[in-house]
Amino acid sequence: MGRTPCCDKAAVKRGPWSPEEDEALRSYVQRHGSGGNWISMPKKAGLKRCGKSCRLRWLNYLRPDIRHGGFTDEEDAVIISLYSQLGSKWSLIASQMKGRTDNDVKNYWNTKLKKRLLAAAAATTGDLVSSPTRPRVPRLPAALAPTPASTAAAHASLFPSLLAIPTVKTETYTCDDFLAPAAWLQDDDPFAADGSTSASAASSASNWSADNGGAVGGGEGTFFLDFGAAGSDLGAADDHLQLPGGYYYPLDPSLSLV
DNA sequence: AAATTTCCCAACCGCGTGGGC
DNA sequence: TGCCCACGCGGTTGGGAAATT
Repeated sequence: MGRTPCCDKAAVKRGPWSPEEDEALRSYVQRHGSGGNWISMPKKAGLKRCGKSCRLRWLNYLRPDIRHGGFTDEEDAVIISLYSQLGSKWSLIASQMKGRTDNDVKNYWNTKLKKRLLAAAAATTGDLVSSPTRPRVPRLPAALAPTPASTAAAHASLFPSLLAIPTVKTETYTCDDFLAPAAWLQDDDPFAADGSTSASAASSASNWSADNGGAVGGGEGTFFLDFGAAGSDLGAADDHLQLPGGYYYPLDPSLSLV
């Protein structure tokens, strides 16, 4: 039996998109949107493509706000942190990163970040991991470790010393000064090794706070973002913020969670 | 310089879900 | 209430580029 195909595979073109197809799709979507129906859209746009393929091409490549490659350390930290909490919820993770797609984040994780972390895990024999190019990766005391969701737990088993990161509040919110919890738990600035981001990190570190009077929240190693304080004293801190649960590093202030 | 291997990313595939009827 | 359909997502694959031998 199996699933009914979404389109006639013999009648649609597959494989890489040509510039002409890109232009046809782009101009159609910009003029009409997807029309709420990707399945019928290719025909209207004069494309011999499956609707799913059109949707993917638009979302992952043609959308005007897409950024490709060039992941920053801050973005690395966000991905690692969110992955530790959410598992492979790539769309959710990507939604927290301006201009990134789930496919991009997924590919980046699978081809680079995961290997980097595995290498770090293999190299570690103690609490901290050292890497010439990456920040040392922390290990949270067992008592403070979060209780991960099933998927995250499964993945966390891969990186037992790497993914014990405080829980990120994942409910919907918006904030112009979104700061991502990198939560590298260690003695000193985790980014200092490559000198990449500690300065910017410090700039708005005070946006973060523990939700439980400074204790690691909820008794389960949970941190919450205190957006009530967002923007209050950006730039006031002269170093990264150290909290009982770890360190928090800011992202590009233009990033926002929606 | 050529052959081979590895890496990376765009695209595909199929399943789960939710809305409409 | 159940079925159908389209959307969205996560996993996987194929092919080109880059690196290595």
